[in-house]
Amino acid sequence: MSLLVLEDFFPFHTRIFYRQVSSAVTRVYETRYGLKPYEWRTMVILGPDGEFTANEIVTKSSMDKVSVSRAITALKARKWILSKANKADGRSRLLRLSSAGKAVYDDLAPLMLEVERKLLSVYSEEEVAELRRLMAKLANQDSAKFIV
Amino acid sequence: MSLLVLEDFFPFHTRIFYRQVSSAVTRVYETRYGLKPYEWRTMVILGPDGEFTANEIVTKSSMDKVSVSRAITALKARKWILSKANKADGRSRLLRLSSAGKAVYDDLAPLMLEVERKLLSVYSEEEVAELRRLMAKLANQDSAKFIV
DNA sequence: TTGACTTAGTTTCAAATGAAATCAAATGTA
DNA sequence: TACATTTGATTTCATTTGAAACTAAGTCAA
Repeated sequence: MSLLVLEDFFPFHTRIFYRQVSSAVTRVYETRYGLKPYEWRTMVILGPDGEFTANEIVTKSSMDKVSVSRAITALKARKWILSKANKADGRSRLLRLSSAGKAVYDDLAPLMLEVERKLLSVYSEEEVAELRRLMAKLANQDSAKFIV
Repeated sequence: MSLLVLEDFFPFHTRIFYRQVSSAVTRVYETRYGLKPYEWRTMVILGPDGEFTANEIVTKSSMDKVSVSRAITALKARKWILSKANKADGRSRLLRLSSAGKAVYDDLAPLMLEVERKLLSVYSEEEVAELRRLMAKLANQDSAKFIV
């Protein structure tokens, strides 16, 4: 007789763990600049001097293309990103942070690294390495493998 | 000069990892019974013979009380849960799975444990124990600790 | 070329979400 | 007892989300 107990169920703990991490991270850019997760991640992908198309941002961030499209619209409205024509492909445009956008990025980036440091400070260095390795191991599997 | 690179950023990997786990799990009850995450989790909390108030379900599952309320409404509409007056407190009602609900639970529970088994099969037994320990270690911290 | 197909990005629409307001019962206190 | 406060649960409302449809540009094969 198989027994399903939420407190023992691995996916349950994954969710709790994920929330602890993401809420700590989100709080920073949300309270400081009213940025949404998709917007912040888009800024991180672009970085201080990156230049990418919307599609490249989607690929690098593994976010939804609709969300990225909306994040770009919002960041353009705030004048935090600039776009120019993409000679290689007229359907897309090349995006980069404006100097205002870069200022926000420069303010936030060290804070985000500080949250990461605080989160990981509960572990030893070896534990961090091991946790990263274990998470990657499952994340890198083909999801088709887990269909029942 | 601190450098923020998404591919090295711990919260980024946490999100990818979480999605791998939750999408595998959700697929099962979603495709089989059209259940939503909140509904399924409510059923798990109740289990074959549990009897709880909405509030107890909220506490045990760490879900939002609005979502639990809606899950209960949906499950009642499907006649998968029954409720009766709570003598101890007239504001709440005691909930449990109906026999139809139990049948769904009995069908799904082994499948959910099977997904869990498949997910964890990429690890050795020691790795599973270590991963659970590491996730719990961070999850159990007071979130106030991570405010920057 | 030209017509079929693919790809980049946006818009639409319906569903999911949660904070805040609300309702109703319980409890505490004067 | 009455009145204020707290608590369990639901409803409202505004926001977030993503699948599917759509638009526009690019590619390819005949």
